[in-house]
Amino acid sequence: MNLLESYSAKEIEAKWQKIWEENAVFQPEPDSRRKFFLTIPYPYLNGNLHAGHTRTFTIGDAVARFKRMRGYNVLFPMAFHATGTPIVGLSELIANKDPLIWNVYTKLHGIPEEELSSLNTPEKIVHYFRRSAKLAMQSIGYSIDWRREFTTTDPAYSKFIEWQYGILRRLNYVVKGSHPVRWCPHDKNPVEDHDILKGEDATIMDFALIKFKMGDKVLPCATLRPETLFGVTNLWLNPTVNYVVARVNDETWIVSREACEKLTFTDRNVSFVSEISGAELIGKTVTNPLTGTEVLILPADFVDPDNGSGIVMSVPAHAPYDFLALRDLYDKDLSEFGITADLRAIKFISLIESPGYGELPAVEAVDELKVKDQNDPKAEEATKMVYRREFHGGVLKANTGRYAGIAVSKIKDVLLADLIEQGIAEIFYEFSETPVICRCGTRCVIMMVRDQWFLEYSDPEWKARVLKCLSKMEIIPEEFRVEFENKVDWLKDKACARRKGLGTHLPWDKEWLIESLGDSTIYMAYYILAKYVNAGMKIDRLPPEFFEYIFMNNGRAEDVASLTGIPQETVQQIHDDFAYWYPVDLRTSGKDLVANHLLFFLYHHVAIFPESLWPKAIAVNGFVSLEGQKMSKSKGPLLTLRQAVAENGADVTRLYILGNAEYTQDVDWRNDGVVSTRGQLERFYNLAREILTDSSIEESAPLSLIDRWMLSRLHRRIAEATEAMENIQTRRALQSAFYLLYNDLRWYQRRGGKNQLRRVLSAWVRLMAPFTPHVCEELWAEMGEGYVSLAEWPAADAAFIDEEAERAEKLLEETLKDVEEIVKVTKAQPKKIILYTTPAWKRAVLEMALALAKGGKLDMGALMKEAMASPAVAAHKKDVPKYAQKLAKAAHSLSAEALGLDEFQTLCREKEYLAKALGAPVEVYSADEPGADPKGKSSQAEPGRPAIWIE
RNA sequence: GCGGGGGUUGCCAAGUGGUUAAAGGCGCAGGGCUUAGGACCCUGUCACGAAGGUGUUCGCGGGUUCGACUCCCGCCUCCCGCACCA
Repeated sequence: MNLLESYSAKEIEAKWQKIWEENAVFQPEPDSRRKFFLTIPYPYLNGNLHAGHTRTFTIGDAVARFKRMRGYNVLFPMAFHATGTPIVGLSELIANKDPLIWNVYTKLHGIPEEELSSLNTPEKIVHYFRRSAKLAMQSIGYSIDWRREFTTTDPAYSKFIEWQYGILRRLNYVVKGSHPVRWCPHDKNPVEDHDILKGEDATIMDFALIKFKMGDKVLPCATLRPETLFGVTNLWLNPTVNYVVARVNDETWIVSREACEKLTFTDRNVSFVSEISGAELIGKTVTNPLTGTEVLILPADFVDPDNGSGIVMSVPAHAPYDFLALRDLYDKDLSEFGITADLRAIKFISLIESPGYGELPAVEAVDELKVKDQNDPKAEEATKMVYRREFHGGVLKANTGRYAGIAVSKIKDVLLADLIEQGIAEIFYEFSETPVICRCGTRCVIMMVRDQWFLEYSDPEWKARVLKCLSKMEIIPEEFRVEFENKVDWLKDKACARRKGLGTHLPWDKEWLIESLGDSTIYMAYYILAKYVNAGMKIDRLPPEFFEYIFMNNGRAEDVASLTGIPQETVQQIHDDFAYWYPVDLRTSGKDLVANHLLFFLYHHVAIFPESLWPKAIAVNGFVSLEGQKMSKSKGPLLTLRQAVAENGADVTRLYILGNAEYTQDVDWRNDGVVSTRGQLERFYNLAREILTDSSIEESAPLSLIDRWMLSRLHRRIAEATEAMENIQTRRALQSAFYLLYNDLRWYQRRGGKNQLRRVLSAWVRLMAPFTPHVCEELWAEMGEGYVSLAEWPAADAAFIDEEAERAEKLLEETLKDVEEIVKVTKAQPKKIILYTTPAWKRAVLEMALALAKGGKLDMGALMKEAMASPAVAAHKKDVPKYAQKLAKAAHSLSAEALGLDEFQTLCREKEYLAKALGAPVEVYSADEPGADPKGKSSQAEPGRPAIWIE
């Protein structure tokens, strides 16, 4: 016996991690077994692994270990992600000793100051965190094949990415275009979420910029409701605002100064011509470019020069502000603007029919909310109300010509496209809320990035292939399938190249770096190669032909060998390895990657590989919070993997994180919970040790009832745990394999069971091995052959399911509970307990009732008739109706369970146990022949429920 | 706003039409282990109850059903994603 007297995580875990590594236990090669290729998105190297990573990776490791024990040849590799901008940014901040970063990395990530200050280049950061992450993963005992480790900045990986993008280009999936981004004019860079000081919720909205004409000049109006162009009665300008005349492309525009400034960031050529005051323009007329109508320009205070173009088109029938501003002018003297006409003569144009509103929704909304004028804050509320109701329920009226009858919610994109085609409108981007301020304090604008490379994810044919792939995949949990489908639908073209950061250059346009999500899509294939690269394979020449042969089976090994200088047999072997291991059988990931990485993963696979190599399954899991608080890498709280393992041990960390939540629920990491988990694992170890040291166990002794019961429960637990793990439900698996089985064992021991303990333990240790591999390995060394990590997963054998034994134990347990309840309620001190098991006639009636019951109904009359026909039953005709009625009432839940057991014999046999448990002598009679029955209690006996008399 | 997921007994959390007052864990209480124990074992933990019972519960309000935590409708409420960023 080499087991430590008390459980020591440190000793056990270090020992087995060393043994696994030294003996290459998790380094698979192709063989005749079924293969299982499991991957997890590699972590990004801008910090230490934290509890969130721990969860995703531990689920993956548990599945890998489970599948391995199920007889699969399992490949579980890992790599590291370093391309993109954050690491470059981080190195600059560290080099500058940025106080915030300093604090985060010393306090939250636990990096000593001297070490941190040395991380002043991207390369050093990558090196440091790569090492740190690998140590962390080893310290928690992941069964990773480390021969395949790589980093996305490795030269060979770059060749692989170049090859991939070459294909995508050839397939016309990479195209040039422009797109709007949040932009800081000071930094001259796109602004990312974490770089925003204020306005982080602002989104980029696309307005229609409608070009009203005034002679050869254009007065553009920005609107989110282009359909209302049919109902424009006038324009609004703010007389106090400064407007400018500017050349925009080939036209002359009049817009607010602020709008002109914004236009310079778009993809238009803008040059300032002159200033012009709002007052100068008011009173003039412009032409509605769609309807040709002449409308007057009027003054309004609500017009914000910083919103849109600073010119607003007025649709008083449907826009409360427009109605209010117009009404505000009714009795004003506008002669200073040269306006003498009676504005009451302006006729409102109604163009949207919506339920609950009449002709003029804006007027109704203003009345309903009692909005005073255009400066009343309630005007905003009225606007939102009308907009929402018209958007969701509105339909365009006859005066919108060919758009008549179309729902408002469907019209915007169509109409905008039409207007753009006719040269009447353009798109103008605006933040949904202002201001948006960059971390440097500068106000952000929307910049049109030109000549940008895009992955054309909007391509309908490409989408269709992704959807097809999805339809054939297993999505775990299944509820997430619709989420994936929606996101495919929603996905637009994605900019796939950047100017800054680490990464691979676009092979055909070297100014650009491939964006880092775009280089992380089919790298699972690269794991096959990485083993050879790490072993020193020559990589100075890796032309597309090389990858074509390995991954697409195009070409010949000998040609590739001579092209690359790599030995032909190596080329052949890599090729064969790939053919063996691909496709990916399962990718497990945090739910944060659904709408980006996992989607791209599918997109690129279906673009590049034939259908037979498309991924088979994706499993998604939730996050980890700390004591109810959301974790944050940059703000805290943060728990790193190494910290968790150092404080609690690998197995406890694994057990806690796998056992506390399922699927997309979050795990809440709570110290008191972790402490009690440690206690539970110690208990497991102690019990196992006790069993292993118990020399009185006779394994070959004939099976007693309780032995049979124990084996029956064991095989139920095995079946439950197996099914749960097949569905990647670690929590449910642990409930069965750990907690419930433990309770079963307690009952078994309490009932005097012993001889099957070792047999149960053997299964138990194997059931627990995917979850707590170190302690299981330690225990297995005392009881089994080889590594438990490679042992056979226990098989659930239906032959061990023993209904009779389980029923007997259930009867015993319930009888005990009933007696105890009576004792408790009566507060009696029992001197003697008498049990009467059911009379035979009640069993007979129950049997008849079971046969007669249909669809939850039981005909009482029919039952009585049949019962009385039986002489044995008829002998008790006084008592039969009462019992029959009871059965009829419970017709829907009648069960045959109680009939499968000789209750009298069972209770007689357990008399002693009952007496001991209840602290009083127990007598057992059948109600058919009651011995002592002072109060006639025996008449209450029913199948499954003995009558009880306590003296 | 759009899309997705939730609201269960002190806490965490199972549970998709009847075997559910509702698994399991934690916490708490009582008892045992007869030196102690934050170790271990047993029992209890919605309320009431001197015979195994009864009553009231699963966000709120309706509905379907012999029967609903479970199905349908409406409402309230919480969390997540909405991008060019890993």
